[in-house]
Amino acid sequence: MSTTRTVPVVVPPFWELAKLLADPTRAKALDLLLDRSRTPVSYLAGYCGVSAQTMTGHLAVLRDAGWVTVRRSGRYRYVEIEPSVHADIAAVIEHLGALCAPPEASSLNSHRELAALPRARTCYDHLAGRLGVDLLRVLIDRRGIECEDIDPDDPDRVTGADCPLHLTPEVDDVVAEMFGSRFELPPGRGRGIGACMDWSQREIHASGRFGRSLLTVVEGLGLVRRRPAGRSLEITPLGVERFSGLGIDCT
Amino acid sequence: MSTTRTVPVVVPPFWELAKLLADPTRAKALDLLLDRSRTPVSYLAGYCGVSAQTMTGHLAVLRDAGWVTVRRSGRYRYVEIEPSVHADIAAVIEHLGALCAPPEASSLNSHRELAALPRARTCYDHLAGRLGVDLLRVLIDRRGIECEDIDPDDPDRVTGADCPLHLTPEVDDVVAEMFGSRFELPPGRGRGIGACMDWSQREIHASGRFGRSLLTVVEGLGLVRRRPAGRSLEITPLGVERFSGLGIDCT
DNA sequence: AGAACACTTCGGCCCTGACCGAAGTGTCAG
DNA sequence: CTGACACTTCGGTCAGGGCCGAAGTGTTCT
Repeated sequence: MSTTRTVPVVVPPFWELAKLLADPTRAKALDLLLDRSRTPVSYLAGYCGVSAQTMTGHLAVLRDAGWVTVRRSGRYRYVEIEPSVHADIAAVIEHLGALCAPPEASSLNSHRELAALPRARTCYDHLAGRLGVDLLRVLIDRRGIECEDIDPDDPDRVTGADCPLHLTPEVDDVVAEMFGSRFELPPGRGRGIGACMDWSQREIHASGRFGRSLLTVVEGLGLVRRRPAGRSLEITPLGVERFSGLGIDCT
Repeated sequence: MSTTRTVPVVVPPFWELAKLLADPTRAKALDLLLDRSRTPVSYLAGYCGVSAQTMTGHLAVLRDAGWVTVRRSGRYRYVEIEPSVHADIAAVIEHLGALCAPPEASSLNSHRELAALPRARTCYDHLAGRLGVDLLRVLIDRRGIECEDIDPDDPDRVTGADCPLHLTPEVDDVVAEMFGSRFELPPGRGRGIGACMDWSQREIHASGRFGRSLLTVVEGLGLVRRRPAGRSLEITPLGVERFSGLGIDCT
């Protein structure tokens, strides 16, 4: 029998880490933690629908893996994602989410079958969902961002790192005019903008330093509000009005 | 007891997909399949060290998930990754691999503790590993590629989509001169180059259309050879000589 | 001090799923 | 036709691990 021949495989044991994400309780907890810091154990347990003991067990597993840290403060223990792995975990979950959405759910029929999903959501630190996609379109129309037209089937997307968005010199003014407030992209290294594909839309929206700033702006102006749990965003009446003025339908 | 309070969570059930990656056998099989197409079931079974029945079971699971297709040809069944999910699966595995490498394994000490790893490897369709990183450095030195200096701790990296690499107009000539052969980047949409961070180095290398072409070139010139199994690449004696001429030490 | 609270540890239940042996189907070579 | 081969289906075993109840530790409030 050659069936039991074992070939030495030089592969990192990534399945060990996939196991951490393969349980609904841990998965939901991590998804929440990526958004919020300093979450008490009991809140996580309630959010995930399990008892405190069970959550304690899961957190021990995540702590052993170095994914979360637990700080105690009084009689509470606050759980936080380890910052050094935040980005990779978020990337893994986003790509898995993209795999959850049926591949045909692009543009045409996405509105129908994803109608139940929140119109606006965060992608951990920037704006996503339908609102994120629509805002990017407006920014491109107004020449604050340039987008190299990417064929959705272009195999260049393989690594997810090939980014078609560029900030124009006018971007600060464009954003300021859109929202009637001052805007200045905070300084930092790198290109300042990235293209992020989220699972609910399968269309890109702006991430990176610019994406974060944009979320800060619309949140600061009271156009959207973070909901207490999960990643969905509430668009305020003021937000509906303002976005409508930009040609974005929020109904 | 409020511990059993269940909050409706609007999250895609990505843990179901994580389960597919959470088993060593399926994980190794997928890792192999991302590189190779048309792999017979028995080869996969041998590669993963399990019986044919067991592999059949795993493939049924992957087929139900829409991740692989099985075509029969004579008495063989050839397994292939579903092209529409190839990119996302590869991205997930690469990020999980990055999480496997200890976070401190950047630049300074990576050589020591990762010495056992192959010096060159593929990242499914382009060159990675130490050789991929070194070649990128040479390309930047010779002004074929421009790199915006990114702070490794820059939180802009969050989505993995913020890409600091640009092709210069001279890139074709630079590559041609490096390898003493004609080179022309095949046409296509998009930027043509991406930055890919692989688990073994935690430094970026070139992916995208350019990354694929580069692998084709060095493979075509006989500088590297794909090994029969896994993703490691063998650097040929000719390759050692040529890369050495570029200032890349392959010992 | 006593009670309420947040959390952890321990122990036991039970289900999921990975695995293989045995047996069956389809294919090819002689 | 017969045997070798590639693969699948079925059935049974068994380990891993997710879950909670009970009990214990430390903290805060009254």
